[in-house]
Amino acid sequence: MATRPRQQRASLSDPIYEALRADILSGRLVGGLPLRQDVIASEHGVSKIPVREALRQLETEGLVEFRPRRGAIVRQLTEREVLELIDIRLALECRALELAVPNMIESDFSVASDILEEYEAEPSRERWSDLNLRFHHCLYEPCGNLRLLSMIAEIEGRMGLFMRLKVTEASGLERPMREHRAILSACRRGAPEEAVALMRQHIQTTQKEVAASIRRASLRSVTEGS
Amino acid sequence: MATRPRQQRASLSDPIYEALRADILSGRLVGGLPLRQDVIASEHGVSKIPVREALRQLETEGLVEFRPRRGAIVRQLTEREVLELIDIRLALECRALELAVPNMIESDFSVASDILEEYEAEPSRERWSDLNLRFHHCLYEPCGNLRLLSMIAEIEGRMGLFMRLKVTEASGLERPMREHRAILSACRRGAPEEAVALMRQHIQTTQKEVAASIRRASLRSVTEGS
DNA sequence: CTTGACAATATCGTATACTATTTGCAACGT
DNA sequence: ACGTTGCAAATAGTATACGATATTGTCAAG
Repeated sequence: MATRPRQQRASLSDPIYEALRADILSGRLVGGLPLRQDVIASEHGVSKIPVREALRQLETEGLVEFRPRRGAIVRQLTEREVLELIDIRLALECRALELAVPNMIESDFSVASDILEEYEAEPSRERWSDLNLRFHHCLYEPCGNLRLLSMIAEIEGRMGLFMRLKVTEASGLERPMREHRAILSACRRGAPEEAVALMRQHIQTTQKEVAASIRRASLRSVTEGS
Repeated sequence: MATRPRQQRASLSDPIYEALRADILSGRLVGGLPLRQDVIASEHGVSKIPVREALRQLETEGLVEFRPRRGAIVRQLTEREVLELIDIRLALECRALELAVPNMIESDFSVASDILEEYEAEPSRERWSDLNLRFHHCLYEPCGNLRLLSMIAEIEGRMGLFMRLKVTEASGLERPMREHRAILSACRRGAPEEAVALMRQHIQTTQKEVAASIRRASLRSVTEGS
C-alpha cells in the first residue's frame, strides 16, 4: 500500500498501555480476564512486541499479573488490598492537604467552591465520582509536591471502580457534601490541623463504606439464588 | 554461548530487570547514563526484546527515562524530587507506625532493641544505612498493610544512595540513635500518637540533613570515583 | 460413563532481521 | 574560518519467524 503511516515519534506501546490501563481502571476489563497478546496486537494493528512492553508496564504498576508461560491476566484486587489502598490514600492525602493549606490563595478556594456547587447541582450519579476526584485534587494541588500528587492520582484512579460502587450504592450525596464543606471551611480559615483531621475522618468513613459495600456484594453472591 | 542448560520457567527479562535495578539503586549506574540496549543484551547473552521489557518496567517505576528514538537513560533525581520523596516517606511511615503500634507484641520490641544494639556496636559506616532500614521496617511490619510496607520499601530503596551520603557525611550516630530509642520507647508504652510525632520529627530532620548534604555536594561539584 | 494417555492446537517468549531515525563526520559553499 | 549539507554508521523500534510450553480434544481402556 502507498499508505505511508507516518512514523510516530512515540513508541507503539504507549497507546496500547494507555488503552489497556483505561479499560482496566474503568472496569471494562474485569479481574482475572486473560489478556491474549495476539488479540490485543491485532486489535491495535501491531505485533506482540509493543503489547508485551505495555503489559510489563502494567505489571509493574500492579494492574496486570504475568504467569510464566501462561500469559497475563487482569489483576484482581482483593477486598483486603482495596482497604489497604484506602489507608495509603489516607496517609498521602492528609499529608498533601497539610502541605497545601498554607499555600492556598483566594482562587484556590473559589475553584473548590465552584466544584462543590457543580457537584450539588449534578443529577447524574455517573459524574459524582469524577467531581469528587476533582474536588480532592484541587485541595491538594497547592502542596507543591508533584510526585505526591501523582501518587495520589494513581491510587485514586485505581480505586475509581470501587468508589463508584460505594457512591451509587451506599452513601448518597449528603454526607460527603457536608464533610467536603467542613474541610473547605477549615482550609479557608487557614487551619491545617483541623482540615487534616476532618479529611482523615472523611476518608476513614469512606473506607468503612467501601468495606460494607464489598461485604454486601460478597454476601449477595453467596446467597445468590433466592 | 554453548551453555544451553534448559529452558527457564521465568522470563529472561526478570533477571535483567533485577540487575539493572540493583545497579541503579546502588548508584553504580549514575543518573543520565545512556542504557544501550545492544550492550545490555549481549552482556546478559540475550536479544534486545527482554532488555526492552526490563527497561519499560524500570520506566514505570521511575528509575529510567525513555526518550523517543534516542533510547533510555538512568533517570536523574533532582534535589527537589529527593526531598519530595522524603515527604512521601514521612506520610507513609507515620501512618504505618500508627497502625503498627497497637499490634506490637514483646517479640517486636526485642527485635527492634536488638537491631539498635547491633547498630550501636557497628563500626562500619557502610552498614549503618542497612541497619537503619531494618530498624524502621521492623517497627512498621506489624501494621498489617502489605502494600503500604512495599511502597515504603520501594521509596527507601530508591533513596538509599542519598541516605548513605547523608549518614556518612553529616549526622553521625548520636542523633539518630537517640531518636530511635525515643521512638521505640513510645511504642513500648503503647502510645501511637507520641511515637508518630517523634517519627515525624525524625524524618523531617533527616530531610533537612539530606537537603544540606545535597547542597554541600553540589557546591563541591562531585566527581564520582569508584 | 469415567479416566488416563497422547495428539493437535493455541499461546507464550525470544532470537533474528529489517526499517526508520538519530548522530557523527566530512565535503562543500559562503 | 565557520556554518551548512549530505552521506555513513550507529541505534532504536517493531514485524516476522520459530521453538517451547500449556491447553484442549480425542480415543481407548477400565
